[in-house]
Amino acid sequence: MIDVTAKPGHAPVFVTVDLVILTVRQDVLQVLLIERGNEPYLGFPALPGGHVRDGETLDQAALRELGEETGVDGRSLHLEQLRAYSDPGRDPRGRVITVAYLALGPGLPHPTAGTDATAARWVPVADVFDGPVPLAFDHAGILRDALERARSQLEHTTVAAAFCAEPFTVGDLRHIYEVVWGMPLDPSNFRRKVTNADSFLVPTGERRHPETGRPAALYRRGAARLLLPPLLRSGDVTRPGPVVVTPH
Amino acid sequence: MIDVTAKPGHAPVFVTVDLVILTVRQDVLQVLLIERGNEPYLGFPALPGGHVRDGETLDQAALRELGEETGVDGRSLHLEQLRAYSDPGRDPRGRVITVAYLALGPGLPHPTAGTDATAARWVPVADVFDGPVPLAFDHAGILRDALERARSQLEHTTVAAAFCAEPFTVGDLRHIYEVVWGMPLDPSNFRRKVTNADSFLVPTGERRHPETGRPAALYRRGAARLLLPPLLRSGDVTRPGPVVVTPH
DNA sequence: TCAAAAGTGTTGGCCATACACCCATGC
DNA sequence: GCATGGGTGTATGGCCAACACTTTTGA
Repeated sequence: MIDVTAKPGHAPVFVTVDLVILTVRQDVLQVLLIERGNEPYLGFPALPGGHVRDGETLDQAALRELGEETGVDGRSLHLEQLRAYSDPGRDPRGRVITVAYLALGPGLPHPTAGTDATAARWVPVADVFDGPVPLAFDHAGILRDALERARSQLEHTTVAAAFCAEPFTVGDLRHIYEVVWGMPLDPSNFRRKVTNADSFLVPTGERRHPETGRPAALYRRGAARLLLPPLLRSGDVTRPGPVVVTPH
Repeated sequence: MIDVTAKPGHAPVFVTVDLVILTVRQDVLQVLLIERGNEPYLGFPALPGGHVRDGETLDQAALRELGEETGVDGRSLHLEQLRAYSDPGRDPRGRVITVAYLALGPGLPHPTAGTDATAARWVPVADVFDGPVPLAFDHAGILRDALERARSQLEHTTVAAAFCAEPFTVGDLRHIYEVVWGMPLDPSNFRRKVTNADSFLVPTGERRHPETGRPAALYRRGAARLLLPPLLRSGDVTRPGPVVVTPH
């Protein structure tokens, strides 16, 4: 049963899932990192993740790891497959292929450490790349790809609302875009776009009273997953092209 | 070395790559299918693919399989990772996770059968779904995802040129869009867009003389990978949302 | 001269940006 | 009143679909 084609050179491999869990806290985009409790890369920061179990799909494994690492179930956040990473040398212990997932959620509580981790914490993404300690394995590249995916998804889909705890205001939502894209947006034009988009926001009828200023209407996430028309980053944003396989 | 974490429930799995190779021949979008020469699904049509070898990345495995199945090296066509498919029941022989790749190329020669295949042939994609014999494994779903990815990529990237053998005319390129999207496009507006896009087309200075009509300028692929501004499918195209993991 | 395809010009409408301005509230 | 953010109105400019029109060839 397990011996699909037991030819030499076709050895079975280990498959893991790794999670890039993003949130916006304190006006900064943050990623959940663990500190590795085992060799290799002992003590290094890394993305949470783990092995796929026998009867499990990759999606199920990602959901399970998410719960184990953060204590949050997948219902309240957005989870999608990013891509597979397969460099033969990416794990010094042997052949391990990983499938990365991108998770987006509202400001989550401080996580409890999982089994494989001695510590789990939120880290501003800017600090990850500028910091003194690099990420374990090829996780820096995975994080980079995940960030670009997230930024791009804000343009064409309604996932930004996944960053907001319900109910939320248009200002909350705009704040997400501004933090993730790293640029200010025109409040009035932003409002027009997101309120005109079909089934993006459903008004609750309630209002939130800020410390000072006019109260803002509250909304919940609508059924739409796609944002039509798209909300494009204006100006000279350098977008990466598609990830293409180039021979040699 | 191979025993990364030899816990029960973490058995190693087999990993394969499957290729969705698309081309436009005789005014129709076609996909390269093999006929399976082994159980399971013996005699059924299937996507070409095979096991990842020990020292190989997934990209390298996809390129190798591409050569083995079609005799074409990857230099002249576009190849990109699609996503991983991991349903535990997708292969009755055991646990096999596959990573699908999307390949786009100009009208390729009739392929020579590979090792695992008793026959390989081009099949119009419309016939695949309407035909009497379904694809093996979960390949119908993979093909569906690949088609949507290809159609979407035409909007935002320059991959359409990968369908054209060089040199090609603006009319050739427009024909690709019309076949893949299944809708006619305005020739004059199309021309304006693709010739205005930076580094999409580089004129050769030559002209091609059709059987009848005015000769058309010839072009080669430019360096641009991204199409700015995008060339959007107009009208009421129903686009699928992002593939999201939903718990339960 | 006709058919066919390449290629150009023009126009009207839509949409996005920029920005002025009003609204509602706490202090 | 005033500061602060929410929310509305509007005009200018750019882009795009639609389509009329010209060009260049083979037959």
